[in-house]
Amino acid sequence: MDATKRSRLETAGFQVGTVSEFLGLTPAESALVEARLALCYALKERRLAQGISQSALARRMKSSQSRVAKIESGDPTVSLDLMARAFLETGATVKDLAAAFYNADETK
Amino acid sequence: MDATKRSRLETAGFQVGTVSEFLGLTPAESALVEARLALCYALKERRLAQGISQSALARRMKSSQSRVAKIESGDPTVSLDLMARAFLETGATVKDLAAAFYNADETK
DNA sequence: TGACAATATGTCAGATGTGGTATAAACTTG
DNA sequence: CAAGTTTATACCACATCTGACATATTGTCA
Repeated sequence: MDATKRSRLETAGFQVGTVSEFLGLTPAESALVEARLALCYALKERRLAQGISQSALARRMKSSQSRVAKIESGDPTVSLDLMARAFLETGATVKDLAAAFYNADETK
Repeated sequence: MDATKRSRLETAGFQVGTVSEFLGLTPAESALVEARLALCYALKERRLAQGISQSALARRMKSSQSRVAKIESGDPTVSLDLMARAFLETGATVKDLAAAFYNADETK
């Protein structure tokens, strides 16, 4: 959320906290959510950059199209392991993984 | 000797060729192993720097000492999720996570 | 518009991961 | 050395994740 929108809402009487606060997440928990999001975005970016479909990626990693869709949408039934596997399966290196996390958005 | 013990020994420094070659891992698989190792080392470093025991960390993250031991030893029954949670529970940020991966050892 | 490809959503049996417990081994420290 | 602490290993009931499948929705293009 950008500062402009936030202050507009707040002057209108809404107390706008962070998503983490709203969901009652601990710092560690929200950091994990942040990391997961960063990773699934980075994955989708890489896949699209390679011009391949979810089905194609699924085949590569011996999974299914539906699971890849869930991975990219940050579905809670998807583990960080599977996200990382998918990401690395696109040819990404561990350094690419590091970069994905490094660029994680902090404005929550 | 099963594959589990073998990989534990090897990641502990007893490798002859590369671990990946010996175990017949794909690039993506070995990258994941690399990432897992980097993370569990970084975790142990952080915990020791804070001077707390495995039990103390376990309490913090609502797990058990035995599980923390497995996390730090890179036990295959431990998910990347749990490793990341433990790491973040030491107060680490997502950027610290990125750094842990960025510094992953490449001599494999 | 219709046909086709891509993506999303729901479900579930089987696979994998988890906390707890027990206990052994490895350190500390007196 | 013994007593206490920390860490490692083994096991298992229960929880969570996964691939596969079915099906719906969305996007594309002629």
